[in-house]
Amino acid sequence: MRVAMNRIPPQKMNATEQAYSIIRNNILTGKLAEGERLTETRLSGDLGLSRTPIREAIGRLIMEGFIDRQQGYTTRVAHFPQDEAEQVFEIRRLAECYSVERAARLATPEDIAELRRIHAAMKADTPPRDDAAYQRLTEANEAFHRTIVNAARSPRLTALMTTALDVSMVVRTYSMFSDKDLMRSLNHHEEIIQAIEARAPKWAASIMSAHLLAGAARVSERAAKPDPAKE
Amino acid sequence: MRVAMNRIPPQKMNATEQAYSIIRNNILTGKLAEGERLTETRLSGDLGLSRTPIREAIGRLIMEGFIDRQQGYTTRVAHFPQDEAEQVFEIRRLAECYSVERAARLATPEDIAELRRIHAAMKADTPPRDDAAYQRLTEANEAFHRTIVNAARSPRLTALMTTALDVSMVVRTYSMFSDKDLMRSLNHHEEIIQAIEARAPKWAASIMSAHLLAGAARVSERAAKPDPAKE
DNA sequence: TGGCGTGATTTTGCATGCAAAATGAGAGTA
DNA sequence: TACTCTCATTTTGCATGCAAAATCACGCCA
Repeated sequence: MRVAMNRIPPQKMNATEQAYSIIRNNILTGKLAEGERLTETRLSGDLGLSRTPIREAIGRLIMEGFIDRQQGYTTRVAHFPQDEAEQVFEIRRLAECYSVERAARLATPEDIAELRRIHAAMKADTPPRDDAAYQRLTEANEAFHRTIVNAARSPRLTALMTTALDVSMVVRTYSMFSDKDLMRSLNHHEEIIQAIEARAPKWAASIMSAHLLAGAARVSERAAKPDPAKE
Repeated sequence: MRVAMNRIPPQKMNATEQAYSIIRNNILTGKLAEGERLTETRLSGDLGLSRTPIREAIGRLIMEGFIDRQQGYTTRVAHFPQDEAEQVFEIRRLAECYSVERAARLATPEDIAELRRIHAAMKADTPPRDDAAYQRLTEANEAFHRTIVNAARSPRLTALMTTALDVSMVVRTYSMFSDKDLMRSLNHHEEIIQAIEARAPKWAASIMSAHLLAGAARVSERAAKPDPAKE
């Protein structure tokens, strides 16, 4: 990393969380290149923090597989397979379907009301008129999915989804979708809520699966650059 | 936690990993009770370490959802739903099936040889003659599954399975299985290897699923005891 | 009794210091 | 040149210190 690492300090967080989120982001965006060696001292200099929070952040990222510790004192940005994003997406899809199945059984009226509230907000912004609307839509979408995961009442699942299977690893924004895509997505959300209200786990899971696969199809379509080979 | 926490120091690890693994274990076994408040100072006293490694361990356990940070300076052992184990098991099953699908496509001859080697060792110990054999069997079984996950060539998946979905959260030992169970399990392993050799992802996934569900059925059968109140 | 300030104490967050281990550069030898 | 051995430097692991924030105990007042 010769060029300065992106170190926008995300709102008010303590130093450890900042370090974690900045380093993670810089790995995800490639600003910290695969295989690049990391030292606590350099990172602490770059981020303007002491080594302690950097150490904690690195330790977590090692656990999550973003950073590798070689034999001794050598620490490097992990090397990712090309299909990393698809893999994460696929595992996430399995986990989300499982979540919504549980949510269909366990959601409280409050959970459902919350989903309806978020859904209404998204509806009001679809189709989005400006960048702010895209931004709101992206955030509301994340909130929608997060609410479902929470409704599954599984702390483990929640932890999984917010770290190892974080959306930021797959898609970051709604801005790549057409209005038609967004309408379909909205309808999916509507139907997911209905399935949860109907206490129909399989229905909910099926729609959720379709919902995610539809999004993925769109993403990989857009990403269709030269890239031959592959199934 | 009034009684002394179990602090068997697991082989040669650095202080942070020791702290992580000891605290995690004591949570899993209930020696650190749900909802119990944790302070760095007390833990560091109990484990004979300074606060630094304790802090790092706690940070990781919070990320994984074993420990909760309440609003301010209050940190507690997370509260687990009764069906926690089943949930973890179910998510793990999904992830393992996905792993073996990928493994069936991506496994190298070396991976397969390794699986055969482990399988042969397990065969030699089935049925197990003594406790040592049970111990070896348990470890070989973990190695078998770990080898498959590695063969899936997905660092993210590997990280997931070794932390959030760690087997220790579901079943810890083979000693609850009958000889007949163990034979069936061994046959599953054999067939999984065959499916991988045949490059048949779906076959591999199906057997894997059966393999895990068979084990789970046995576990929940045995677990069907009165279970009075809790401490 | 019950609720609410208020100050002492505890607890965390982070920086820093130091020792042990690992890395890397350079000299010496075949 | 290629290899290895040695030693200076770097790097990590951990303990400790200190300030800011939160918790807790206690007394006051209604």
